[in-house]
Amino acid sequence: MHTPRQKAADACLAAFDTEWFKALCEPARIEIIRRLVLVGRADIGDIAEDLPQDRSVISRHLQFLERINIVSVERVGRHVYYQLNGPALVEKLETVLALTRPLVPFCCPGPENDTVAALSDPGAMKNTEEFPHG
Amino acid sequence: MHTPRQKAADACLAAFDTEWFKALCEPARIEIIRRLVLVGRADIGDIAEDLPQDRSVISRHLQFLERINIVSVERVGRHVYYQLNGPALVEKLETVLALTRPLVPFCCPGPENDTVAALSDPGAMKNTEEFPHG
DNA sequence: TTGACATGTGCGCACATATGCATTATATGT
DNA sequence: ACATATAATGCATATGTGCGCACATGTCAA
Repeated sequence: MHTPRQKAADACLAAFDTEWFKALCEPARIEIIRRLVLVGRADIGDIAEDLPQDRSVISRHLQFLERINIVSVERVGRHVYYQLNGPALVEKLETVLALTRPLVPFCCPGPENDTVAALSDPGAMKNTEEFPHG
Repeated sequence: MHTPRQKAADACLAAFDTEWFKALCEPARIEIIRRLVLVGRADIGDIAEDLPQDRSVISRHLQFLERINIVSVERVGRHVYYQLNGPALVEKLETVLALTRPLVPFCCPGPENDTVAALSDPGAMKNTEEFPHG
């Protein structure tokens, strides 16, 4: 059996891609992204230029960001140019948002929200008194 | 001096709140969120019921999520009821998305995008050939 | 081929954190 | 007061990971 609530709960796993969030929870990686926005496109040496970390560390961060599809890479000669994949970033955020919106009606307890009818009934969402209070 | 590109770069720091992303990069916490959607509202004991972790671990995760404003808490007697803060979650995602969209035009290298005029000129974004290439 | 340059990788260290157990704190009920 | 129930906290530990160093890999220019 799959109630709307159960479907919504399972949607959490699709919405919250932990690997993707992990990529954005590290200040060093955000700094790299910031520099990419600043210069548009650059090789690892230039990106690591004004950053405190070692080149190899920046290289690994960029590999991670590329694997998650947050930056794109282009190898030319001995240089490896990285670039922020803005469209993919926006698209991913839009997907997460689209998957998260349907969760809101289920934040409140009670079985009323398990029916699709409750989704269009604002009055069904203000029940915080009669449920548990064991 | 503050070029549009520099402003966009600085917007990264506002858009990508690493603490908030950290909250969502842990599978155990996503599982907790999933259970909250499933039951709507519950105390720690019920939330931890079918989860492999110890109650104390679940308690700490919930404290973290509450500090980041992803869940809301209500203490009644000796019970502590948690609930997903769906509206806050959606609002945060909308904010991140709104701050991220303006970054897209700056993903491409070159100074053309440093002028506001470039934002409304689609033709200015297809320069990937004449910039570095050592 | 040789040397210089840009990047990738193996390894170890230091620190963060997720986890479980034991204990304590707070509230409830008899 | 006492026992019980629920949650929070202190502590130890295992795992994860950011980091730098040394070295390997690969490329370009002589």
